[in-house]
Amino acid sequence: MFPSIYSPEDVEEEIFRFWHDNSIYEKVKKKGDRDFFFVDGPPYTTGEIHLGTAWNKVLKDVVLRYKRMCGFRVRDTPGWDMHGLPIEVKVEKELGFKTKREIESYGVDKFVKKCMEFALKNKEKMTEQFVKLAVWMDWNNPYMTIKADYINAAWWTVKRAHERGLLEKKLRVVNWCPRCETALAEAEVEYREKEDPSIYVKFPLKDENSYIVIWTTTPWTLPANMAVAVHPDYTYVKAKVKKDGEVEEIIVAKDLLEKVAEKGKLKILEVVKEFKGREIEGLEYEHPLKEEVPLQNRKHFVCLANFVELENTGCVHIAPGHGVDDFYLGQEYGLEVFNPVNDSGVYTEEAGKYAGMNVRDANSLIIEDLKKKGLLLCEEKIVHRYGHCWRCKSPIIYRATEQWFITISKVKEKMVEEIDKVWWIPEWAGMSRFKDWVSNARDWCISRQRYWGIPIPVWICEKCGRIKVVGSIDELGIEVREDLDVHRPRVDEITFECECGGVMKRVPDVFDVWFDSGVASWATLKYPRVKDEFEKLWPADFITEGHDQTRGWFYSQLGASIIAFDRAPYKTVLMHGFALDKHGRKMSKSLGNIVKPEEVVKKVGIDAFRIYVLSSAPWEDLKFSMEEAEMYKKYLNIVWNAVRFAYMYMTLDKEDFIKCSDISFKIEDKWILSRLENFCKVARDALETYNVHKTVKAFIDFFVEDFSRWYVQLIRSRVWEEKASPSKMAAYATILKVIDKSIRAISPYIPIISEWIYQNFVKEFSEVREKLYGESVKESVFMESYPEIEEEMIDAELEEAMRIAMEVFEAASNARQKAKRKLRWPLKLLVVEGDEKVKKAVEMLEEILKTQCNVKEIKYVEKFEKKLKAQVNYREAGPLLKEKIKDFANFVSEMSEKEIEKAVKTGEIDFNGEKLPSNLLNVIYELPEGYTDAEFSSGRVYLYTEMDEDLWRECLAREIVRRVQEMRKMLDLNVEEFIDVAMSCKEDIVKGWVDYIAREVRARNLEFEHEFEEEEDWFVKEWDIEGEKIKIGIRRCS
RNA sequence: GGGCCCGUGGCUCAGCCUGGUUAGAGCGCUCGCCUGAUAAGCGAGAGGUCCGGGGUUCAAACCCCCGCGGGCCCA
Repeated sequence: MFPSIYSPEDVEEEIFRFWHDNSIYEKVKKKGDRDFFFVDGPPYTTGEIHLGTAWNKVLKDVVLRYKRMCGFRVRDTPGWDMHGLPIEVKVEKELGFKTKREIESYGVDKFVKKCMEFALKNKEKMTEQFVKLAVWMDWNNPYMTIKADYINAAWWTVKRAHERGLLEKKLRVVNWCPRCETALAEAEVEYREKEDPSIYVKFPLKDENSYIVIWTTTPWTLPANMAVAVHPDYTYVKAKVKKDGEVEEIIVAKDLLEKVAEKGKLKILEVVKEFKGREIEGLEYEHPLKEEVPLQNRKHFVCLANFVELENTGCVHIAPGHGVDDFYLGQEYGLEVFNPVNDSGVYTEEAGKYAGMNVRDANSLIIEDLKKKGLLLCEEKIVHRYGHCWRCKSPIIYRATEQWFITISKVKEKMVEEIDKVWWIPEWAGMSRFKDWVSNARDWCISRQRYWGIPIPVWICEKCGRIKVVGSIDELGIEVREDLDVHRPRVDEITFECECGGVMKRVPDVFDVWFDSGVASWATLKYPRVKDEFEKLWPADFITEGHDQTRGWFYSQLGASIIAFDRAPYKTVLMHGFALDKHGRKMSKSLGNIVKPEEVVKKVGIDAFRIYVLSSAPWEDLKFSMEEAEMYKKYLNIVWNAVRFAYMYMTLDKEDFIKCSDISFKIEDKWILSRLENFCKVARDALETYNVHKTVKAFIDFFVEDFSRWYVQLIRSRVWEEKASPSKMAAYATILKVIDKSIRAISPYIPIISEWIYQNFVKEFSEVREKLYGESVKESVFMESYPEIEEEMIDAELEEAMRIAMEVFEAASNARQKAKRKLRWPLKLLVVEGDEKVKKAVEMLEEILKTQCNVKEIKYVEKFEKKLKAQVNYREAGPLLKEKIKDFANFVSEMSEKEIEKAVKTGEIDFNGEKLPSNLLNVIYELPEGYTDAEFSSGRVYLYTEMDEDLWRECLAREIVRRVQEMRKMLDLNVEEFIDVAMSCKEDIVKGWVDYIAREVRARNLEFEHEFEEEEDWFVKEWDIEGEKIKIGIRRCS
């Protein structure tokens, strides 16, 4: 059965059941003789997929389905990123915790267990959502970052880093989340707008009443100030200024003096001195808060730094404990890394007066103190982009702490080198964007002071400080099992005896989750515990993720892989865009513009959703629009209807079709078969080059435009033929091949409807398929191979001719519309004007054109005879000819066509011997009586629209036929059923066409001038046919 | 402040690399057609400062420079 209405929901249900009941995926997986190693970028187990994740997986699915059909044995393990802060934060919320201490007292073991449950539960939920998008991956055997084998791989990698001297414990300024009490990687910081104080502070110099002025948005870092930096090459000034009667001297950058004065409401009295920044290196100043922070009673001086910019004051406050640049500058000058702030962002005793205060709360107090001391020049508010913990959204602080680092700086060059060896789609994703990121990358801080993560496998001797890096779980004396739990706090309990006799304890940190996912390409293969798969498959043939992963997974994988193997872990990277709302804004809860994938699927179906998200270039952001998605449902509906049309006739004639031996292809068959090959070619090229979107447009063009809207129209009369004619069989054979092959080519995109059509249409004609094309059907379309291109079927000349014919038809329709001649009405003549190609098209496709345009005759001319008429172009001629204009007008009105033509050709008019430019004429082409014209891209058509009586009778006959057909439908009559027809009009008006009417409507009796009586059992309707009221009655023949 | 990408009818996009007829589609809109795919299908028409400003060129949506707006990433 072929349902008359395309219902995605029903089709989905049927196909999902079919796939499931027959283990199709499992069977498909067994095929293939070459390996294709795909690594899934593991989504974080948040519990719900969004449009972007859905798009991401669909993109992957298309590629994988294609590769499978090309004969690859595809490694399609999905992955899950399950550790880390977001889950900790969620669980903390659930438990109502706010600090790490609450976790500790609750019990780390219980907490970690909750995190694990949470992650596993979410994994299940999300898996279901992906499955519902018809994404075929090995859902029963995913890789998970929490599994022992995975952790084993991560440990092994760290040990590699250690062995190569790339693992270091260093004091560094890191992004620190005071709420989560942990270091954050660059990748875990998100920047957003925040309001902060913006203050200009005077630092007292040794000289009386003189100051160097700095600007900062973080007053809380002032207690840790150790220096002021200026740019060596900028020009600075010492200026005498007056404020509230007081005179003092300040040092700022020369070009910024006026602005600073304005901010501080200072009057500039004079510039005392002008000098380069380098001249004041070492200049000493007093710490502005030395009374409040006693430890600051020490020497402070001016340093030189190139990162200083000509902004604000040109002098930068340096706190090596609270800024990355500051830290490195401090190293250069031997400054102490003073960090009087603890893990939760509270000042320590070292901060003197401020001890015990939260740093953010201290801002206002510090400003107050500065004001009291007369050191505050100006206080404002500023809204700027500031880093926030992307997990808990708290503003981060910069803080110097001891952390474990992978020293990317030592392998950066190699990383950049490896980027060149990868195939990036688009090219700029790797060559410009990723390279830029990698070359600016700093050492990678991989330690986190948290609980739910891969424990860092480093043990340190409490006595001698010796370090032991554990490279595998069996080094702990534990055997790796599927269900082995290698998390905190269990691992913390393990100790080793040191050579010195001391006890080695594990550092309490866990890994940055980016390190987890960084090792995915070998951890998914269980390397290093299992070796053979790794040796066979690695590195990955293909990965694809969104452009945010430039700094994320593309990077963490490359970094980890360089450490482990000195080469890139992937060969091909497709970078895709973001799913935005239809206005191009990010989807976010606060904007309330989130569109859920399941909403879309519910509305348009899985296939339409898939083909929609696949229709635009992957690397462009996708501005999601429901209307667009709905359009694709409409297209699929046309696909459905086209197949159904074919199905209806072909099943009716199935026996004949199976037996048939006599097939004669017609020109339109050859044409659509040529188009088919071209479509398959585009599809294959697009998939090979990962320009996956290009297939979509090509498919719509081919299947909807060419096949459904044109070819099916052309062959209608052929399929209506009663007997199994060779021409009808050719049409069937053509249709079968077109649907079969094109559906296979598009099946990776719209797997469900494709499978349905394969099962219900292609399989229906399996015998013919085998006989004609020598291909036996498979259990599923996905066990077929991807269509090969049959070059010999391509006929470019024919395609060109048909393209012109289609245009001619359009132009003729246009002309009809202008002349108000319905397509149903036959017309006498259509003249087509154009070049050689047009001539050829008309010759080749005359029959098609005649039928489609509904004209009795079609004629090609190189040049259609038109009457030329000229009028005076008064705007041009007036000023030139002045009073002679009247004579000229008379002259023009009497110009012959030949003269006009000559004037146009030569550009000159011979006006009584005078040479005038031809632009004084407006030349008008006048069509001969009875013609209407319309143009197409390479020519013009002239439609003869005059009707004679005979033609008009034919038109009316057709009108009547249509009405009767409509009435038959109202009565729900069977197509084969015979009827009696009676009409109120005279037979005269359709004279000569009575038999035609009777045949068309299957009428036994046809009666004219009938008077309808109430009691008769006629089904009667009164119609207005071209201004004439005609009653028509029909009834079933008894 | 830096890097990369995007900016074309009301909407979504093609064209740009490799400059050259009248800038193309689809959706929407208006008008119409078809009626043996029919709770479908098809056509035509209207609608454009090709983000703005410079430059190169005989010629710029396209190449170059400077801006503006949006997105992602960084500082």
